Amino acid sequence: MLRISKLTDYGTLVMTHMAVFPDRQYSANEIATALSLGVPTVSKVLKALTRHGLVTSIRGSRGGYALSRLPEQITIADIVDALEDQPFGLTECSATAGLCNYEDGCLIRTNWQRISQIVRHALEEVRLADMVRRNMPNRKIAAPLQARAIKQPPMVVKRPAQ
Amino acid sequence: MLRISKLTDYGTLVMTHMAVFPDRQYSANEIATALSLGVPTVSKVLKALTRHGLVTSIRGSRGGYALSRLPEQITIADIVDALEDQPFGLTECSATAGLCNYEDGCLIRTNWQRISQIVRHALEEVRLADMVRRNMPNRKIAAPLQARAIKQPPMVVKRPAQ
DNA sequence: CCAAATGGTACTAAATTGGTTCTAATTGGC
DNA sequence: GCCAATTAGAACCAATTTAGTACCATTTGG
Repeated sequence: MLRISKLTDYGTLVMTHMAVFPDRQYSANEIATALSLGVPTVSKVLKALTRHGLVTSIRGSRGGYALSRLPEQITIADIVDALEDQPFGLTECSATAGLCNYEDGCLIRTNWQRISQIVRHALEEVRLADMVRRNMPNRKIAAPLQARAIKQPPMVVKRPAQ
Repeated sequence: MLRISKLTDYGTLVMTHMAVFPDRQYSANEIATALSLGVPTVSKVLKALTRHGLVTSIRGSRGGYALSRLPEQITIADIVDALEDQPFGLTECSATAGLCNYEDGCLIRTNWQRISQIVRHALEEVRLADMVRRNMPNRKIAAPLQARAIKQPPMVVKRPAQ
């Protein structure tokens, strides 16, 4: 349906939240609380982001996550790549070769690849730094960074001291 | 997963096939045969395309479908709109308003809307006419216009006289 | 009036996704 | 050295979405 998955959506939320204070370290719990999302879900997202090198994890007690790079150096495309498992491409055949009998000389495939390319560039051009450039006052520490709090069960609010 | 649905994919195939001879009238059966797709599936697609005014149907015996407009005047965005039911937008919240508590002043939403906009423009810029501009000889009538014949059960080949 | 088409609805099965759970591994602090 | 906090990873279940099919109604040319 030409949508990113919810997990990817959460990924942009999480990353954006972290980008407000790029040097800080956040625990999964803290982020989940701030964004009104479930802790396991946020954990899952963070694990994937870690595996793809977008965030760095610190294990053990007092552990957490921190951005691996500056917000200027992380794009939406990076996040999408980390959280969508399938290779990028708007159609199956434009993402993966060898699916189709007529592939050679298939104009449609070529065109979809072109379109996918444009889309990809759009995603590559938006950096995390752009996402936090605020137009409204937002000074509170760990303020819910404009999260979408949808269909999530109310959470145990146990705000960690920070 | 940032893909168009298969139905939409089929839609581009069907429309592209029809665009080779924009004045002709095609039956669902004929198109399905030419593209190695199931007849019911192609029918479903054609019905949706009809409902959205992209093709015109002729009912009754000797009926069929024909493009409503010239291939130069039909874009991929048109086809996507006809076959994806949800409103356009890469995230739920960027497509539909009122989902989120923090909506006002949500930078992330704004940014996703911007990204969606870029994607949409990309789809609007590719016209059906671009899809058939061939770079290889393709002169046979009703030649399978570079279809993807994937995971479809073999069909009863009953080529209609045309 | 019959055959060949499209129109519409509804259903079923399969694939995907979302979210949770459980267990293991790591590490700081008492 | 042990306990608590925290991440790692796999597996699992439920819900949603999608794909494809089936069925019946309607239209129309011969």
